[in-house]
Amino acid sequence: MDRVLTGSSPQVLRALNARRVLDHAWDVDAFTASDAMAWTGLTRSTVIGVCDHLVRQGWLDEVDDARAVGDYRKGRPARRYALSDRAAVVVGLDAGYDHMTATVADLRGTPLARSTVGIPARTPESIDRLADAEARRAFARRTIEQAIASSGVDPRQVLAITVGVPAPVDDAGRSPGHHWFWELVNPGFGSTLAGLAPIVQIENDANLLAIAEGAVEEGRGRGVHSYVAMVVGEGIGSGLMIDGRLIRGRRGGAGEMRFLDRVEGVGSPDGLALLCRAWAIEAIRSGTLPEGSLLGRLDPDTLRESDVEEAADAGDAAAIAILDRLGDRLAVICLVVGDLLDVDLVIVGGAIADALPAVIRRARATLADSDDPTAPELVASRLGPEAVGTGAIHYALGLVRERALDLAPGARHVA
Amino acid sequence: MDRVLTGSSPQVLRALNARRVLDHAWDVDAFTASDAMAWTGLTRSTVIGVCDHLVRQGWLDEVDDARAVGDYRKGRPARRYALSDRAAVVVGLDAGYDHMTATVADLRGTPLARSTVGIPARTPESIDRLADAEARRAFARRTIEQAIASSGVDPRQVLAITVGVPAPVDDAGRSPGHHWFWELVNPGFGSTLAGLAPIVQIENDANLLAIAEGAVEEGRGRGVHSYVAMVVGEGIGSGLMIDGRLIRGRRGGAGEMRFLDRVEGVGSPDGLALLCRAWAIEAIRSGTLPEGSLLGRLDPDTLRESDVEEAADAGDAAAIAILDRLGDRLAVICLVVGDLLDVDLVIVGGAIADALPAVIRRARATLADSDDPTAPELVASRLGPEAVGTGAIHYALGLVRERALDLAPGARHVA
DNA sequence: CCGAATAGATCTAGAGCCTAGATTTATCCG
DNA sequence: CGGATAAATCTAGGCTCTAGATCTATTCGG
Repeated sequence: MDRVLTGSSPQVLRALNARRVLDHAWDVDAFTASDAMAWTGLTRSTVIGVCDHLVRQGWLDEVDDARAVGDYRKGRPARRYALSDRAAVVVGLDAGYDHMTATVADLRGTPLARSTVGIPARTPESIDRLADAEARRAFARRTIEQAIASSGVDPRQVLAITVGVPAPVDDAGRSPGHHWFWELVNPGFGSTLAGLAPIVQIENDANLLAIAEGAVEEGRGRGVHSYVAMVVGEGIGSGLMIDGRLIRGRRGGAGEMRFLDRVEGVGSPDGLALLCRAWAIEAIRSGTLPEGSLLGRLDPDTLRESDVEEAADAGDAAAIAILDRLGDRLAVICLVVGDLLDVDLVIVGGAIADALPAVIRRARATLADSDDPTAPELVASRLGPEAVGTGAIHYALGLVRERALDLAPGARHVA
Repeated sequence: MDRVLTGSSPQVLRALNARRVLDHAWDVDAFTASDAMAWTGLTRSTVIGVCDHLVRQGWLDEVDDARAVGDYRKGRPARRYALSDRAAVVVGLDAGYDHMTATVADLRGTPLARSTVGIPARTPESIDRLADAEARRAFARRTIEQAIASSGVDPRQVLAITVGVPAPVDDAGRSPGHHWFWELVNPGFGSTLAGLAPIVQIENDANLLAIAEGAVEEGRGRGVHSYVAMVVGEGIGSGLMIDGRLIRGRRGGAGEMRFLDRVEGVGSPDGLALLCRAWAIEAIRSGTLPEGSLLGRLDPDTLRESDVEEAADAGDAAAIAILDRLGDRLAVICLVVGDLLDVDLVIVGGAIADALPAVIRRARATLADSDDPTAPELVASRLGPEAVGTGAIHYALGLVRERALDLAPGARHVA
């Protein structure tokens, strides 16, 4: 911060080493100079110089728990450093169709505050393009500002904001304009939020689910490097994490599932929650259900997916048939995507993961029985409704981590 | 080379700058210190130091055509440097099912020598796993050694060898063992070739086609960053270049096309050349062809794809119908892959690009007529039979370019 | 043919960053 | 309280970079 370098200069080396140390600092609770020496191969003098540098910049804190931890027995106790997790924060905004949730989290990803607003529903008929876009941008900004306020951090400490939307998003943060829904849910948040943080990024919600799942997996042992995260509910979207990185495609449309209308045994890109209801209603109205059918007693107008699952649990044959059909459908989708992309694992989130676990069980069984040696494993997301927000946080943290040294973390005004 | 560094040291900076300069040197014919200053933002003194360094290592030559080129008008003429393209070479081996072709190329990718051998055909019945594997490894080594010998370069100048095989290949260069064909065509070349070059890499042939097409496109203007390269002949394989990088998947199986048996209007992963012959034979044997049909006159036992195309060109209705069917099939494949991966462009190589251009024309027309706003463009590869070899060369060059400074190029023994 | 004008090459300090090794400091242990 | 031990600090020296002065090769106009 104190000096801006033209091109490359002697200080570049220092910056490089600082980067290496800081990056490792993210993965541990605290560390000593000896740890950093092992990480980097640098001399103790150098490492200490680098750490001092990072402390001065606000990235590291010197934590004096050398004796408290009890990690050592003999010799002079080592100074210990730790990522200054309260020095800066990031914000993740889950900007869904009918609600928005902003989460403020520290540099470790621990949520500090959360704020939610509901949004009036819109249909292609009731939409007012410009007004609704403007309203949505205002909702987003207000939700984020509320979350920041209730977290109690200085707004200047926000280094990055990530917004998750249910639409494909290209490198510049835009969604294709030829679709009313995409245009509605991604009305160009960039300019509205630009003032709130040095980094603002829009991202597809399924991609964020993929990132969230990856972060969780990494937490428990080794990360999986190729998997697909599917958001299955009213529609189907997917985030493709292949070879350890997210596949976006030309216009951010990678993972779109329209092609399912050409797959045998699928035939449409509809979401399984939608189909579950549609098939149940069809069965009820067909009048072919047997006398005491549980499914038959449901009201077609207020019926929900979970009602069908309950009926099936209670042994209703027609409900079981619907879930079986949905399970087979999901299995076929997994096989197709798994084959083309050679992934290990498909993680399903969205409405279906919560409301229709039996569908996922059924699809798992079908996959296990298949003779395909490369059939992927299928699991339900365990992240629940905060999944997209969590992914947004982790994505934002990744952005901060990448460019950490360009972003001095706040002016270190201790509260 | 003269000193091995422990961890990071002051010399790291020099290495970093050398890397930057050298990397740019690859993209230009020759350059002056002023050019390098613009690239790197370094001082003239520093740049000249770096260039001297690279000349001493053998990567650059000082070319004294300052006045010959006529690039300047006034002032002291600048010293000019150029990548020493003859200082080192790479080898690409196209290791197909029934033949192998090795190509030796200089650091610019210009072919210097080529050597081909035919390989006895094998079927699941006639195969002798161990003996055939050993024979194939020997063929590969011999073909490469022949090509190097006929190129006249010192074998120690070979910095990298890439082998392209018609099978999925994982990070370690292995193909899944559960398939006789894959096991046959990739019998583990790594250990056999390890002595011939410091870098040896096995890669899938469709991936190499993708790299070759990318290198060609980059040559003529800006490179496309998301496209699919398909090798269509007896089977269909594809190389997925998305967001500027090759998608491999867990076991290197990304781009496999077995899932096509689940796509409506396709139904099998068979190659279009195979189907073309099969359908033609079926038509001939069905006895339903009209009296003077050109197609009817062909001998089912010796018929080739190009015969069908010729018949269609001459107006034969049955032949035209076959090509139309093939074209529709190809269009559907493009739509499915294009949708899931959001690619701009599908490039088709293999037997079909040469023998059945009408199929590609027909598929192009179908795609253009489709109401899909994201339908990819379809083009035939123009690289011909050397495509895989060219891709192998470019892949090897990429590897050399990445690790250039770890590989001093030869001992500079001028011929 | 000669002397500006021009632009690249070289030279000279000086500063930053790193290493290696000697010295000092903080702590445990008997 | 005096080793033993491991971390921190200090010192000297080397490498690489920058900035700016000086030198050199060439064109061009008179």
